[in-house]
Amino acid sequence: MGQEQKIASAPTTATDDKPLKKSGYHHGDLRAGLIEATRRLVEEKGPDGFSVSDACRLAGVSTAAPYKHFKDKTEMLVAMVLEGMQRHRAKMLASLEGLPEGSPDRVTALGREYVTFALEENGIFRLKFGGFSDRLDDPRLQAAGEETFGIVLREVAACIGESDVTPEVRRRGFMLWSFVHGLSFLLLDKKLSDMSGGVELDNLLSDIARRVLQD
Amino acid sequence: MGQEQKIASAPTTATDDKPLKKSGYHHGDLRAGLIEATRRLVEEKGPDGFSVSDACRLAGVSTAAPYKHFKDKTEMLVAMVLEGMQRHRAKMLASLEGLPEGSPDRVTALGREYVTFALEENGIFRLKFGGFSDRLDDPRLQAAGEETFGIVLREVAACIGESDVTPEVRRRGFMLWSFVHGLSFLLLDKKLSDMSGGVELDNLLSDIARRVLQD
DNA sequence: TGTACATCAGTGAACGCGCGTTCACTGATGTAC
DNA sequence: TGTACATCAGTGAACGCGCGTTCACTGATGTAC
Repeated sequence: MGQEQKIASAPTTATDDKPLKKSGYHHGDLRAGLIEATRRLVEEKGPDGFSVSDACRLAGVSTAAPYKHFKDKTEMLVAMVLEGMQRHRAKMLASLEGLPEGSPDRVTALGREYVTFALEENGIFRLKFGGFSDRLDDPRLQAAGEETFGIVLREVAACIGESDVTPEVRRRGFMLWSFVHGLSFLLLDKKLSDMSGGVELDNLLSDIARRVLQD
Repeated sequence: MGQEQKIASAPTTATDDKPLKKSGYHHGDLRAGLIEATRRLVEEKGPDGFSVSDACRLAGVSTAAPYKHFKDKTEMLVAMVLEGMQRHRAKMLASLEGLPEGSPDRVTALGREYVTFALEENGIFRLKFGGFSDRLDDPRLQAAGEETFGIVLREVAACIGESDVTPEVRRRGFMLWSFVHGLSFLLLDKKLSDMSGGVELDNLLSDIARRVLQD
């Protein structure tokens, strides 16, 4: 609360993480700066508490500046969610590394990554699934979602001994998705107060994977 | 769209479903009328699209009228959600009638009722679980939720042969809740386009109940 | 049954606010010569 | 290397809008006599 830290402006320091131009007038990469501001604000205030004005304040630019980079507010949100989904997919793929092909542990790992992302990137998760998707129905978002689901389907197929994505594979995959999706929401809403730490979560995830993947 | 039908005003007809006073000045039961208007609008425009002004327009009263019945906007929403949850609970209990005690069919029936409610009362569901609960954190809502979950736990206990709500019962109940909760969201978001009609849904629900309740 | 009156559910106008977006502009930048 | 210039990312002021809420008020109602 109180004074917010401006994002990626740092007009006096020439050396920074990202190469930013020195000027205070030109931002350097305002598009990325606004996406990051959007992400933080949606995280902090929720999808409905977000405003373009707030994002401008946080990024340290005038309220007209975003319209040089985005058509409107919705496009800012879509850009932010897309960027988040790409990170999500990368983390899911990374979680599979080192785990043997066809092992249910791979499915569990994907589930854990899903729940973790929902909890850590709360804002993106709610934006994508909290009923704002009507206004955010961008084909790129849909495509990104299907691609991510494809990762799960491949693992499910391997686990139940199918070489292809059969209807049964889709069915099992959808069961698993439903489960981790609901689990994410319930954890976010603090409906499982007595679930402490990651051990119980792992336990629950592998138990469900076992039950859904068996016979 | 276009001209909205005013709710429960009908100043000329004396005979109506609910006994309303004849006057156009006094509403009769404005509290109920506003709750109904709130419900319809949240349904139609989503939780974030709802405004007190809209509800007043729909109920056919001035924008100051609600403040004779509700402290503020949040209290209107809470009242509406509470009323919806009571209906939800009643429907869940009704769905159990005629099914033999201890049968997994009872769990399946509760699950179907959960999903059906989420789809039919979309607005309430999203309000309660879409990330607005921070602003809606009313103890009465929490209590109502726990009571409903209690219904499920009782059935789960009967199915797995426990006479009490043990930690294992809670664990299985929570798995089931996660599943139907996620399923509801995914169906709402149209993530399962190829799932047609109620037959497939029943199938999925009983399959999951079987998997979660077994050994 | 008829009248006086307290009650309080409704009115309608107004408020201050923050929003999304637009506009003509300005000044830093990179490039052609 | 130095200069002229086109580009376009930013400014800052303004707009119209609908919002939630307050205010003094009004008039229909139910009740006491």
